Amino acid sequence: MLSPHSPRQNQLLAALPAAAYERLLPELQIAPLALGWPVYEDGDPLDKVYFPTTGVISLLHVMKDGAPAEIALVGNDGVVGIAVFMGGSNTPRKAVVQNAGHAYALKSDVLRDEFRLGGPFQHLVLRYIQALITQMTQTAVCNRLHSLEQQLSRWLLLSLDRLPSNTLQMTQKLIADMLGVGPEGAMEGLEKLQRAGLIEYARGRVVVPDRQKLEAHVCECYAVVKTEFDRLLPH
Amino acid sequence: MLSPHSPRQNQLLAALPAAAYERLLPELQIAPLALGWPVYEDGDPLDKVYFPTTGVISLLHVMKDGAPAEIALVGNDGVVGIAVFMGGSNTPRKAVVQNAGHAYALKSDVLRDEFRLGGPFQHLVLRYIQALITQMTQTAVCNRLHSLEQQLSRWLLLSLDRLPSNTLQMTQKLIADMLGVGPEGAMEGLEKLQRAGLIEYARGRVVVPDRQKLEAHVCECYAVVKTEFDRLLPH
DNA sequence: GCCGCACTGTGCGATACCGAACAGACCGCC
DNA sequence: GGCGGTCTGTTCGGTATCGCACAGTGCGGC
Repeated sequence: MLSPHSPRQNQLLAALPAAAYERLLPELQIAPLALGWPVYEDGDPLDKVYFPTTGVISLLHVMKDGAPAEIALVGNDGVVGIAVFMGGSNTPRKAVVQNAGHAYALKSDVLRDEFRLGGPFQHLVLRYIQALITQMTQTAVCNRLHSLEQQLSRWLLLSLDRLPSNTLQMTQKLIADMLGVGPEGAMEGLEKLQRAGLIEYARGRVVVPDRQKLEAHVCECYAVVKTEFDRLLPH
Repeated sequence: MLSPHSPRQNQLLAALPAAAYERLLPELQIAPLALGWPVYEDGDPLDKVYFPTTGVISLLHVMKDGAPAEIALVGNDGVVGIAVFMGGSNTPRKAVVQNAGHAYALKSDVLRDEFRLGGPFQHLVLRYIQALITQMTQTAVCNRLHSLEQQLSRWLLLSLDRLPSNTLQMTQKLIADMLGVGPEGAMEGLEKLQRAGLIEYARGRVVVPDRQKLEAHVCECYAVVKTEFDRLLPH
């Protein structure tokens, strides 16, 4: 498919006033996001940042023993590589493509310069970071207080929000890694949702026939995150 | 005790170059942090931010049913109210004094103006926020992957890092709330650490006789957070 | 001094979750 | 077409944690 990609498909870039956008446009390079591609590994230098237009990138932490757990999801609502703005030149975390698509890449120093202008771009990015912080903290709280089934529901909805269809192409192992459990744990959660008629799952494919039913079933953490994104970020 | 308080006891303020410090100094007002004082409630307008010099403030999230869980700890290493920099004028989270002490309060708009200058203060605060993000994400990961006992150990060490003594004055209920468990859960964790000879607990008092022994027992999450703070923030 | 109340410590049954082991399905390579 | 490896789905027992119920303790108000 020869899709008409545009940087404006990314909400942060879309919200930029013309002047700033014109400055960045020549530097933006489209980059394919292949499923499973590790955008950043632990400790990598951050030479580029990525503004997804389609597809989803997961921010996660990998323990020394190899056990992973997801921290946040980034889609066309945000940008991957925020540490660039913050003064760290590398990332202590990992970012991996969780759902294939495309992104616009930008050299870190170009972006850092734009950020330091202190204009609307900085303003926008800071608001995004605050929304991202909410997502992270809510992940922490949800991990602590809620059942696996609820966390899975939240995660499915957050993923769906960043994708055009109601079908998620994802293996059992991917889900397990994101939730920070074994394959059996993921399976158990999927089964429960399946039995409740909220999803249809088969071999690496999750279909959510009725979003609203799933939203009614999820814990409040999902709404907290969504509300905060809506509040802080323009559409 | 008539202690000689100085804003420089806060590491962020201490790291400011003279020019910026002189600008802020006349605006800083000392504020006592009484144990349990809710610095911010959910949704409060952020009219002031607080730079602790002594004492510890907990950032936490309270669910609709009242169940709380801690997200991060702030001591003299940081500042409470970062949403001010980010563009949100209120906070979706709660902040409460977890260990009594003092802080310097500053009007939000003064701080926002200083931040917008884009100088060393902005630079410093952004690095702090990145460190804080690490603490939050590590809380998320630890909540997901590690045992209550390990989380308690991590939390005790993070608290100790922000206090001068090796004794923590804290009730069972406070610990339970921070960890997001019931009183029995907190008790169980304390007992285990006690049996292992790592702490001495009695009626609202936790003594850590040998930090190193506790550090050897804690999960890697503690070191990740500490390393990141050391890397990003000057001493 | 008396009493109420919030905090502290204990016990136990129910359950969600973990961990390892195993069988079947799909895919690529030869 | 045969073969091996990876991914998928299932089973089962052990265990950490939860949820609830109850007794002891200290501190306040009256």
